[in-house]
Amino acid sequence: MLYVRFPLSLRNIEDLLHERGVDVSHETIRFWWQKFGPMFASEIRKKRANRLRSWPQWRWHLGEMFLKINGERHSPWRAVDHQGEVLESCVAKTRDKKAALKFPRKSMKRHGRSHVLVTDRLRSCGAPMKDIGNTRRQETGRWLNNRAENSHLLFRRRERAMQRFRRMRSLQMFAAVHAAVFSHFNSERSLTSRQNFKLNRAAALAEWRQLCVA
DNA sequence: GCAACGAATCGGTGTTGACG
DNA sequence: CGTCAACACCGATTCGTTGC
Repeated sequence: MLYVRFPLSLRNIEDLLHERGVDVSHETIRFWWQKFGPMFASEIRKKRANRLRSWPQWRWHLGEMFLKINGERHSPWRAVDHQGEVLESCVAKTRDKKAALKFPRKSMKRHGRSHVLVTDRLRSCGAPMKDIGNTRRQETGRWLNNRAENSHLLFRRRERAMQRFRRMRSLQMFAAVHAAVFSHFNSERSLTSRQNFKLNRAAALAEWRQLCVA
């Protein structure tokens, strides 16, 4: 949780745990998050999907960003719902039609169809939407897509802390796990009262601990 | 003595394979 | 399952040289 949720390095966490009397090495931290992260993520996603299936009025924000791995450019995609919660993220190698097509399909399959899809004005976004039969429901706009772009910020900060991602595989995995864990813990922090926020946080933590036990 | 600028070095990252 | 030592890599910093 520490590694995925906060922009800390593996060695930072080693020291943090040491302070609390847990003696493990940073390689072990890495092993842990790579092994258990995806498990937690899929559990969280499952629960969210069940909870929200009854309310299909979704507005999705779709966005992508760039980053480099060993000098090569990659473009992670990310889908954010109308509340700013991250639904899904995946990494594509190129910024073309095929990539833009694969991603929404995958997310839809997992979360059900959305009513409105908000993207940026990329041309490669328009073509695939036609293929899915989504033309009517796609909205593009200069400022409409802020939700998705904002969630990139966290990713950037993370990338900075760990001084870039090394491998495609770990980036992909981190993106998926980070999305699930983050949205699990951050539910509209600024929009609800302090008291409500505390209740939500306690609930999220309790649920997390339940997952740990399981 | 000073400024400019490229080369070398340092500090910190995730990753890897040998090993127990 | 976990540690250890080593690795490649990168940005920031320091060093060394050059020109004036």
